[in-house]
Amino acid sequence: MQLALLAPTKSFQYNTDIPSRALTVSQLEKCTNLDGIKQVHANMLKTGLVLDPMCVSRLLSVSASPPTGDLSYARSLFERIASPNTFMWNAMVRGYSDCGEPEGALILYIHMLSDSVPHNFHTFPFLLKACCDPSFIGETLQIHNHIVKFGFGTEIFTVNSLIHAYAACGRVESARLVFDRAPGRDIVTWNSIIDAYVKSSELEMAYQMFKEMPEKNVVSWTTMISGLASAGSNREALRLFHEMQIEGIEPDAAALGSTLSACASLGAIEQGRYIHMHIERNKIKTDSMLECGLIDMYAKSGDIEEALKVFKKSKRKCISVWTAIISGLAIHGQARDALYWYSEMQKEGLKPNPITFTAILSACVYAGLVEEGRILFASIKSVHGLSPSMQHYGCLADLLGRAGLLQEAKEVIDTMPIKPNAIVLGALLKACLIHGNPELGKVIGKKLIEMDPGHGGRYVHTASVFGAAGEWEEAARVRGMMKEKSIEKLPGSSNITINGIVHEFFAGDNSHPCIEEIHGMWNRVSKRLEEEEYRPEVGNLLLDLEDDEKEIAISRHSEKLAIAFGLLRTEKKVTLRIFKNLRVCEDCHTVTKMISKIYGRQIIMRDKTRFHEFSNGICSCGDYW
DNA sequence: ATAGGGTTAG
Repeated sequence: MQLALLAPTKSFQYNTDIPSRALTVSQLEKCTNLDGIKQVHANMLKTGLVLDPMCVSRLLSVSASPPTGDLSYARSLFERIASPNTFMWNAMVRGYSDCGEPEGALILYIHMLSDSVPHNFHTFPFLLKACCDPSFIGETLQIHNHIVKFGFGTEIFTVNSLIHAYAACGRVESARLVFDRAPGRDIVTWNSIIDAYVKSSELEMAYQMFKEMPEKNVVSWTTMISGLASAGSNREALRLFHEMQIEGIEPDAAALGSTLSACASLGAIEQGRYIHMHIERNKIKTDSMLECGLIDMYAKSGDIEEALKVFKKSKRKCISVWTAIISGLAIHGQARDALYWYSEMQKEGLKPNPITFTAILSACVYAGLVEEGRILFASIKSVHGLSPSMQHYGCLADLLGRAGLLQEAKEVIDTMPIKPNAIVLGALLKACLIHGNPELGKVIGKKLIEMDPGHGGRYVHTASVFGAAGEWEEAARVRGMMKEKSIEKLPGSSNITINGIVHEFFAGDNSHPCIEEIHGMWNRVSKRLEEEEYRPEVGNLLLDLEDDEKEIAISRHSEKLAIAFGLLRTEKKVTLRIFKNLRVCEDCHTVTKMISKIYGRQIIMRDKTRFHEFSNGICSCGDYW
């Protein structure tokens, strides 16, 4: 049945129906699901309002908007309208854009053109939203042409959307050109160009524009904060969050979420707790993104119990919230709990996504659950019908490599359908070192240096592999290559926060103002360790040094300096929290276990990949890392 | 109507 919606019959009287019309519109706006929409639609059929363009427009717009609506329902409605007006076309274009069907939006636009439907101010913003991917650069350029041709080149919403679309297509220069030529700029124009620079990793330009803009709102600040956090400038991000509050801008969920991610990277639990308090005090509505941020922050800051509290309190947990707690449990070595929640998640009817697989696989990697890991890897395809990604193959190879199954790990890498990247090979190289397979290690090491010639760690590990094989000349040659190209190894560093002040130590670093006191403390610790039959494990240390020099070098590892400082400056029984940027070495691990027993201290150490919780002489990792 | 946030193998 075709409804002649734009030609109301004479019996339909607008004037007397205005109240019911307003009621219908407000009912539509209150709909929370498709059933609600269908009920209002049914009423419209009864009252005749289904012939009213205004009501139909609203009906269409609500039906086409996720998450309440349903695009196919909207589509069937739309197809029954004899000649839809611009608003209705726009609503459909927006629906396709918002539902992640950009092609649908573009096809609709082409039909709109061939039907000679006039554009209005809303058309291009909706349409450009569909072009936010580098693969749509061609369409974006053509739409830009249309914008000029149809006279929307000076319309600010359209211009802003165009800047955003160019940025999302990876064309920051084009975005800038549109920005420079814009006849007027509002706060959105500025925020869009800042985001364009952030997304193309030009943080300095982004910051320059941020400083230049005449007025900033919470979006401007959040764009900058999240940009800094994703570039690894986490301290700067926190500084900006602080500045924003001084400026009197109230942070909303997005601002808090971005800041939490900076806290998580730093392990800045005090600031993280402050944000959590701020959320509760100001009754900021937590969405799943914010919950994810809180869980991640607590987990990465060493407080997995608090992360679990947030997780359990979360209502209607989406897949990301489950994934966040699984990956949190993984880095704490609590693989059994991770597996438990992974199965609970599926009982609730949620399907794991590729990130969930990475999280649950890494839980198996850190705990050495080889069989469970193999089964989970196989399930990606057999149960979930998805193809494993580089991350998943990497996890599998790492799982096998760490467990000493080096040949199997190599087979995974040799036969995987994706070309392995440096991260995957790096994990295997490390496994060769730990499990003493210099033959395989040498091959992998050489390959890695070719792939990643600017990465100091690749040379260091490769030289170590040669050293472990007794090929000292080759080891020296690799180190020579590194020197020749003046490639620096990332220096090991550890930090500890005492009374809110972060103290950072580097290996062999003497710059701390209390360094003599720290060395004195370490000498006393060493004596106690020797009484317990400790001997430094210098065997793995492949420096060109005599054994006693090696002992001094190893005793100056950054985590040891941080622990000595922590013992000096905190009360007995206070837990020491150390953050290290690299994987902890064998000797430091042994020593920390002993210190936890001798001094009766709990020591929590976050290394590059996971947590070690030392207490009474044992570590939560079970000496497997 | 247009702009900002989270979970990912080392």
